[in-house]
Amino acid sequence: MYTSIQSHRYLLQFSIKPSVQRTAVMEYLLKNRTHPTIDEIYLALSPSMPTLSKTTVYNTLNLFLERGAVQQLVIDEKNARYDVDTTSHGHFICKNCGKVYDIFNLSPALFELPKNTGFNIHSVEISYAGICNECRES
Amino acid sequence: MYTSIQSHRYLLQFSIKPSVQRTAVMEYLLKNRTHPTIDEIYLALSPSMPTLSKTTVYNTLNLFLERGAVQQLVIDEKNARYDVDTTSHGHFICKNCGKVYDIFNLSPALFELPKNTGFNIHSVEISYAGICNECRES
DNA sequence: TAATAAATTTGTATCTATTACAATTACGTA
DNA sequence: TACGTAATTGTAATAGATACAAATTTATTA
Repeated sequence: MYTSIQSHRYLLQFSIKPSVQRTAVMEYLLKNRTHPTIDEIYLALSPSMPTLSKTTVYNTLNLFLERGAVQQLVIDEKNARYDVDTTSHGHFICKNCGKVYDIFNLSPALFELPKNTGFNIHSVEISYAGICNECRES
Repeated sequence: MYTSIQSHRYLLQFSIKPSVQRTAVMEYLLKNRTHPTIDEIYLALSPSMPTLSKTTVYNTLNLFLERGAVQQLVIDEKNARYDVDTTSHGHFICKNCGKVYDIFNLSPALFELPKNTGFNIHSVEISYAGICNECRES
């Protein structure tokens, strides 16, 4: 399991100065691989960090993004979501409950960046949508 | 080129009652394959339709979505974008200027919906990001 | 250690995309 | 033409995200 010390080290790998807040946010991301929104992160941390500001969570995630420590998912029209796993994998969003799940085991060919498109392509995002099992059964 | 009459017929194919506003919005979408935002559609049409309300543009696009006449692109964090072309193709967003371009000629394998994921997957979206040529050169 | 500079956090205000909703207008049918 | 239904409109409300200045913390230098 991830500890605060490991989160601290993790931040240093991305040249991010590890403040208390940054370490807490990173620890949350490492422990909760649920592609949380800013609000979810804020609500999860604020009980144990009563002075935490939502602006800090925004600032922190934007910094993590700049440094490549997290990936921003553009799959949910409502909120930005964040993923510490920056390796190639897809995502699925349930149009009913809004939860976002990982989809591993996709062919690596899906993540190849196309050539000769006339664009300088840096990244690819593969997003599936539908209904998750929990929602289908209820 | 698409005319108002053709847009009218197009709406009927999707069981959408073709009002003046709906026909104008569909005609714009058919003529401008630029994945426009609500605001872009509104600004383009309002000079020739001074009474047009932005709420109507929202209502109209939501109706088009429900009926499957358009596809909503979730690729731009800022705005929802709409595409009348609902066939399999990818998209590219320039992180500098924000323009969204089509990427055709991708392998059909990319658009296959994965099996045995535990989800009821309805659709897939393939989004690339980077810098477009116009922005690179300037 | 004390003083100072720099970086970070915080809270409030602001901006903007989207939806809610009630009032008005247009449309279709008897 | 008159009436009922559907569509449109404008305003208000909601919510995610950013701007910014004040306050706090951290780092640096004397």
